[in-house]
Amino acid sequence: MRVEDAAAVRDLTLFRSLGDEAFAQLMDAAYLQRFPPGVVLISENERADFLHVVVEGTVEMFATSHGRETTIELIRPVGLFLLAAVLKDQIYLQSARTLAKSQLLLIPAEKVRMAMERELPFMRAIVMELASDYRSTIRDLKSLKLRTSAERLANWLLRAEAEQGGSGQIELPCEKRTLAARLGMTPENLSRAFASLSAYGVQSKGSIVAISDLSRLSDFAAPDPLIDERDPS
Amino acid sequence: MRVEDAAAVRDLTLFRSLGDEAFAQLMDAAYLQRFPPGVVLISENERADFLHVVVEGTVEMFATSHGRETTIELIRPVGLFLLAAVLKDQIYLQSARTLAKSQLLLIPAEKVRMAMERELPFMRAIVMELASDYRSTIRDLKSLKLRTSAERLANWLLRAEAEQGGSGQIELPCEKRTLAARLGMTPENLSRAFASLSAYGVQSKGSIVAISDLSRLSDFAAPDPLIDERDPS
DNA sequence: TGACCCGATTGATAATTATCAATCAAAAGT
DNA sequence: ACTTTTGATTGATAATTATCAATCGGGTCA
Repeated sequence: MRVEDAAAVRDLTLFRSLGDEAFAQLMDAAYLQRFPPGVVLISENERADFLHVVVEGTVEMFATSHGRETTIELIRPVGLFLLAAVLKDQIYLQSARTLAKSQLLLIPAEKVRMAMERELPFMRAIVMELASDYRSTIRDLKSLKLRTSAERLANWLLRAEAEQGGSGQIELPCEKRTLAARLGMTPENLSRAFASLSAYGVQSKGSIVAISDLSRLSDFAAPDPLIDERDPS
Repeated sequence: MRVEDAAAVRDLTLFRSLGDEAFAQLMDAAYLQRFPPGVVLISENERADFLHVVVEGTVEMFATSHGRETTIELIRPVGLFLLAAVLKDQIYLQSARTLAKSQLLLIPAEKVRMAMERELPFMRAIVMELASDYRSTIRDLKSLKLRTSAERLANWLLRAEAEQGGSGQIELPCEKRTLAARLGMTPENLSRAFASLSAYGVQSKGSIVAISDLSRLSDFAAPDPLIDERDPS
């Protein structure tokens, strides 16, 4: 692992709560692995063996049922996934696949649970992490139930624009069909949603999206802090 | 509070983790209140002041955005809500209203956080509770994204039937329009979904639903353990 | 460079779901 | 018991979203 990546992992809210020694113990037990794009890392229904940390690349969390598939979330560096399943020692509800060449840190579930028992600040950080994840999922649920697909896309674009520096340009983090599934629609529908947003100054060319007039798009999107904003702190 | 209700609260997984003294301290600081039906207990966007425990009655968690409204969850005795917002000391993402004459225990947020700091088993129980809530919300999200409305209803019915004792009869826990919102559809659409399920042996009369042939309904519903089953333990 | 492949887009159509309006039925209050 | 109210149902229609098929276009690779 590159030094800066290791530092980024250490700097995760979750791991900042750990003392140096406890952190080192976790890392000693962990496996650093590289994967090409398109590798299924986890299949739902498997037992939770490892907490996963995305050090580099992109991981798609997805779920299937009776032949249908949807994207739940995208995990980018430095982010973790499968914490809830690891803690409850249960099967995964989601599958995971790499979307790009990726580097992952796999921490044995048992070690995570042991560290939690031994280090109170770590357990406290886990509480905060889980509460955040829960609230973030509730926001997703609200977006799905209260908005049309074009509105979901518009608000996703506004948030991505802000997170990517506010230049009015967005680089999509994945293929459009994955974004479509993430937002709860078909690829065709996403294409048409983009087309309809051109009336509000949205132009999409390949993986680059340009927003010419933020306030015009915002008027249409009607962003709601209780759906679109991340929790503070 | 009736003696048996008090015992039921004490018996919640979350509170079983507390010692008698710590539990008593929480209860001393808590308020027991009765509410008629239709009272809004919490409005989203308010600061999280109390952890709420439903001792009696029914509470609907709902969310609104720009004039639209949907139901997120129903809380029945003995259940709690708003834990994540309380722990993160953030605003609520959901509103809450009573659907029936209800009795609630309001525990000051600050006391909950203090108890968590002082009692390790309580914090551990909170971790498990949050992980469960998160996973349960992921299940909901999958159901919404992977199923049609009739399928969601069919699977909801199968689960309700099992939880209510497996008699083939279900008593709806709320008005149909609330169930409709819970399942992510309009009341009219729910009516039609019920009508279409009559082909699989579902008869609905008022708040009673009868399923004449579980396996036939199950064939249509295609229940998926990773969506419909509660976490074990 | 050119053939090929895969994802994106577009068009046509179908399925699903929502909306609006009009009863209908059942529960609540007088 | 009788209004009165409110929620449920049904019908007609519209909007939204999905599906299927065809084409387009950018990127890859020999």
